Amino acid sequence: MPDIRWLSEEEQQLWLEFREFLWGFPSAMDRQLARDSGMSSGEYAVLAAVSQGAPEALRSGDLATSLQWERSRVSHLLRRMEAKGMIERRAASADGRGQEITMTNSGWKAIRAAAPAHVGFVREALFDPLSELEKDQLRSMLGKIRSAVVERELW
Amino acid sequence: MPDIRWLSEEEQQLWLEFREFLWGFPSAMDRQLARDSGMSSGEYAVLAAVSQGAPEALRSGDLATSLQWERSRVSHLLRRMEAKGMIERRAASADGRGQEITMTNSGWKAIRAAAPAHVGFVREALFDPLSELEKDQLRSMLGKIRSAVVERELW
DNA sequence: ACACAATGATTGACATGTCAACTATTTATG
DNA sequence: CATAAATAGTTGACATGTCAATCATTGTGT
Repeated sequence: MPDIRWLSEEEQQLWLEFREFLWGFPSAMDRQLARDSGMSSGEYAVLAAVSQGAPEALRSGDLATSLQWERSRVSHLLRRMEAKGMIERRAASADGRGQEITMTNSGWKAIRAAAPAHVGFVREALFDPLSELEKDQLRSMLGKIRSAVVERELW
Repeated sequence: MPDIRWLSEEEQQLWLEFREFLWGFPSAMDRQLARDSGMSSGEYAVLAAVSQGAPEALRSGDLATSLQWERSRVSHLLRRMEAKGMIERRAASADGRGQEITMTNSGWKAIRAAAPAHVGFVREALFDPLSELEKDQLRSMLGKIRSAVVERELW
């Protein structure tokens, strides 16, 4: 292997920290939601998206797009959430292939009960520790990294 | 709910970007490894850790510590990797409870074959897009966020 | 020594995600 | 219109992770 630019000690260090962070943060978020509200971060994301959406019922595919998830992931999760009574699905009126998602009363209760603690976690974990400047820097860096990955057609 | 500090529009925006990033980047990394080398990021992490370790065989628990993974996660993955012939496990000589992990020839071949493309991905996705200053900033921010989560005993 | 806690690791049940194949509808095209 | 292609979504097989329970070995205190 000729011209591989291997990582320096320092780069290796940052990379490992970064990788641990990518694993550790979502894991912490899941634990917070499970502990305080008995739901997964996926369920929270779906409930939040559906509850904030337009008055018209959300389509399953739109959910996949807005969350940037695979269709089958959405499909599996919605099935489980429907079984738990958090949401309901029905054939879309406009397009016979589509599914419209609506929240049940139980779903509304669940998201309202979970939101305060979860927002608290987000605020204390992400926003409070960073200055305004740092938040801008973070946003910018995430954008740059994301673009680089997109260019490689892996995002 | 009295004094909840909800997120502003802008904060909400950053939070959603952040959350998508936390999901999207590892997913991209997995796709790179699967596509170029037919292995998962977990397998790569294990092979890299074992191959870089001291000459003495690595203990399963040490692997869990250094990767910051749960023991059972390590155990499950090592079982699958042993079945694939990437690594071997044997009872530790010093401590009858421990397991020592060694790489097979096949494991060595796999990591050597996978490393160039994976390092390339890391470099192009993370290091090349960021300036030296930004890398320092990133390291610092990740540390701050991590500390905040650790304080909440969720990390 | 002996009882009992602590440690190292595994296991099983289950939640979640991916990928590829499939069904059903809608759209496009000659 | 007839057929083909595109779109929406589901499904099943399988990889991966969590949690709680379990097992075996090692350490500790008296």
